[in-house]
Amino acid sequence: MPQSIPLPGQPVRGSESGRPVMALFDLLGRAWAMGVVWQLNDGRCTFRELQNRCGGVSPSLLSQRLKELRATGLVEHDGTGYALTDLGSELFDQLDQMGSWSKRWARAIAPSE
Amino acid sequence: MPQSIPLPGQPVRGSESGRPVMALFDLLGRAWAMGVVWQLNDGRCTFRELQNRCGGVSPSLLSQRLKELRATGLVEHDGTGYALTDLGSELFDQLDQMGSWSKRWARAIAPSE
DNA sequence: AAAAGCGCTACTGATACAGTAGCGCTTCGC
DNA sequence: GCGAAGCGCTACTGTATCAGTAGCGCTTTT
Repeated sequence: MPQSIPLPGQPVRGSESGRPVMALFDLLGRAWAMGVVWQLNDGRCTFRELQNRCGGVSPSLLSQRLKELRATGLVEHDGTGYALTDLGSELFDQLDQMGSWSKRWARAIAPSE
Repeated sequence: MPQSIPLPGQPVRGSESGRPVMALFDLLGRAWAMGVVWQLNDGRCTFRELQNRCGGVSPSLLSQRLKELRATGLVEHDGTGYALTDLGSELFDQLDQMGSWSKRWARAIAPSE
């Protein structure tokens, strides 16, 4: 049985509430989900190019993640390749802020250990 | 072999770069990692209380996540329980913004399908 | 002393992921 | 036309992660 796709409004992995934030945490709390959105912000690209951008992630996993991201309206696919939707770009903006913060985080915990 | 802890500055699951954002994506891209931070923002609590807040997540998983979140300076533990550190609260602020956005996301994809 | 609560660990089975091979299809050059 | 190359993927095998339950050693409460 394949992994279910976490949609807001219905129970997700570990939470029965169906609250959007929990669905989002379930969707993004999977291997390479955030990484794919991050890499796609560099522009539309093919499946294999995206695979390269993601450091050679396995095609079976990438295919599964893309299926989920398409089903949740974050990624689209046309004749020339995969790209973020407007909604996906909004999510990238959120991830981008986390990316900026992650540098502070790295500085905070790196020097002492 | 136990799961390794993703620290910024060293290779992480699926990425050799060691870039902080990739370490963060690896850390948060695991079951219940974001959920634990989210729930801990409601205030310091015991292991078992946290387990309840997280819908009865298994203690072995919760223990592993807490170990990672403590090693990365996001969560602390004293005599009375677990809580977010200042750094963890900063991360929560990021997640909170994603939580707000997730409502927009839910509205965007729910009505039509 | 008994009971209750604490932070966990140990164990088993199910699920997700990594890694490789290669399918069916279209496009390109010759 | 026809091989070669590239496309999006699927199928398969092994490994790692997660879910679920039981219960340990300890401290606090009654």
